[in-house]
Amino acid sequence: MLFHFKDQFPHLSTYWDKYLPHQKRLEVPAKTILLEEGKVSQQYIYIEKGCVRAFFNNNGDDKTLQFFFENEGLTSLPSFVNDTPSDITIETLEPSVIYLLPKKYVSQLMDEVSHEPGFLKMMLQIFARRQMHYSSLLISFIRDTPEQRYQNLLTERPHIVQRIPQHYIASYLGVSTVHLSRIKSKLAKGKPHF
Amino acid sequence: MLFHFKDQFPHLSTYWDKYLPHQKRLEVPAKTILLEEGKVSQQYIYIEKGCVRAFFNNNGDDKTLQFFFENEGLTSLPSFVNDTPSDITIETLEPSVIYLLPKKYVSQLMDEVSHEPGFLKMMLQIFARRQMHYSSLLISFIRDTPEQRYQNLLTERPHIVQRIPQHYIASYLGVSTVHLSRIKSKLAKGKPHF
DNA sequence: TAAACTCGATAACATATGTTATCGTTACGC
DNA sequence: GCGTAACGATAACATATGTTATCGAGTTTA
Repeated sequence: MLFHFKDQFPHLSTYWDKYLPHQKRLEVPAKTILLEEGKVSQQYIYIEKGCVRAFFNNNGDDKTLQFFFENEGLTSLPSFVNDTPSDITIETLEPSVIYLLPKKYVSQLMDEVSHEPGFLKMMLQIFARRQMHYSSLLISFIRDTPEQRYQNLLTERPHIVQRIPQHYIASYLGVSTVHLSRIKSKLAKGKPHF
Repeated sequence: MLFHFKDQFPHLSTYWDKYLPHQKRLEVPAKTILLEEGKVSQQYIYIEKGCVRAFFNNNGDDKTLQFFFENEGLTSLPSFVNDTPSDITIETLEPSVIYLLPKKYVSQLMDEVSHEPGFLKMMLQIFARRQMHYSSLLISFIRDTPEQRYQNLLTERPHIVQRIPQHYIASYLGVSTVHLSRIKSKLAKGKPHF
């Protein structure tokens, strides 16, 4: 959060600089849990290297909601803001380098910076974008078949398909691994690439 | 928007009062289009009596996103804010009494009221709530079967099931009318009510 | 290197859901 | 009142998707 804002709103950078030293740097292997479903989010997560996924567990099988990569920040917003148990788990998919900023510093920073004229407009932008993201995802779920969603992923976010193991992709698309395999082989037949 | 805010933030009511006279009152029959897909949203819609639905068209069949009832306000936010063509259609489902407030007054009101200390916090609340709504809808689509979603609707928003014709409910749940009928008869078998 | 594990493909079968068509009921315009 | 359209139930069939099991190729670990 704080971190990409720094690029977008350089005039507020003195605030960011003041708090960056409070971050904790971590090098972790793949499959490390950064936030566990049911616990309260205590820090904001920033990814320097590697990637993570956010998912929730439903009767033993994972449902992946989102992937995050280098230079992205995340947390469970409702848990972080309201001190409620998180409904999602966040785990690394590759060996990663991440930074954690404890919640109390985030709050302090928010309080300080909220007096800045640009800040609230910025927050609105963030929220509007986030809403767009969720609503377009929702619309895609309602409107498109899994095959279309997979093709969208291929054209619009190919780095995900290249980098993420396929069964996580299936979980993200909302289909079984078997069915994603079928989709792929069907597409391969229709469009030979030689 | 403006209208429920008036209840929640009475200290800002002088602002609302100033702009309410600019609304246009309309009595319309059922199936009246209030905003058409592809056109730019020009006014904010408030429902005094009746109900409407927001939907988009996909190859001839409707996909309903949301229902709105008395004392609720709506518009296509992206279209309204960015002057872009709306991706949804808004139409009445019953004979309705609605109020329209042209966009220019909404903008003026926003500008005036944005200096109020409470305003931006209020906007953040609104957006956070909206995001929760979208994300929980999305999670429900990912996690639950149509049957579970229908039961959720029955328990959490029974007024919708009672009031809205069933084929719109099917469109809202993302299933065919036939399948919703099957779901209902299956539930009726499991739980006889005599 | 052997064993264990991860990942992905595929087949066979089961279930969920869509499509089309038909029918009966109700509501509504004329 | 009559004709028509809207609404919903149901059947028959087609397609999409899930489940389970098996196989094989890499990778990691001891």
